[in-house]
Amino acid sequence: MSNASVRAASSGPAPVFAALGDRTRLALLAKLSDGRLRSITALSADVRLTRQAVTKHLHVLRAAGLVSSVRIGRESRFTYRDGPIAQARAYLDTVAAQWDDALSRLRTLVEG
Amino acid sequence: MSNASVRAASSGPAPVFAALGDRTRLALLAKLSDGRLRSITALSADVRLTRQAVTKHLHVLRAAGLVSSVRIGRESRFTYRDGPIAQARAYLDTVAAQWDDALSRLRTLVEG
DNA sequence: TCAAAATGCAACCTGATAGTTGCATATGTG
DNA sequence: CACATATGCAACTATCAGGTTGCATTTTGA
Repeated sequence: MSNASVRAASSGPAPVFAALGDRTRLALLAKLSDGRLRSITALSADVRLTRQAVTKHLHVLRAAGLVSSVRIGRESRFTYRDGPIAQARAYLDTVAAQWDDALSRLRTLVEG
Repeated sequence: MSNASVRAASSGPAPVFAALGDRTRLALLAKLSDGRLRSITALSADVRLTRQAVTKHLHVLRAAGLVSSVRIGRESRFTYRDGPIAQARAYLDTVAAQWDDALSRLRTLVEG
């Protein structure tokens, strides 16, 4: 188990949501979710930010376990990791489920 | 359509995720997702923070459209709103779907 | 070897966040 | 009315986040 995974698991879903709470990072993640590995310059291509800014965002994503990176020659390629997104989805599902239960209880109360 | 909803729709899911990216706010939202209305003091009860700190978090949640509030007498009651959570779930679903597609394409490529 | 490419690292600036304290205001109740 | 309760608002501090610039390091390839 990696360090990032341990931290993510021990501190709950909040850090994952925090990592998702930025336009740029969402865009990076959307690109990477096709499973391909991309270098930092490739990911910085059509973004209006500096390469270093993109690098920082990628490090945030990596700290949250949403991506991982490997060094290949002179470039480091980033790739999508599915785990945290699955966790986040599961969490939102529980919240939505409790809400749905509340709704149906209310409906029963009104109708019955 | 409310102002918060408009802003959330025009700026994408990032602000919603940002609002979710905090332990305290997640806890508040988890409580409220049972559909009941709660006053600020009620929500500040078992939290180790000041009432004002909780108030600020509630305002962040309200700005993201995740909760709404009504003034009843001397207290203002907060309640859960389902819309943004549904949007967030939908967004994560698209990301996960693209990832699944990438996986199955890879599988086909390897097997075929 | 030498130049270009890709990245890493550090300093720095600016604005936002999280939290506090203090006080003012509104409201329910004896 | 007087008092307790609930909230609102403002000021203030400290830390973090996003972004930039500048420079050092590693790697590729002619």
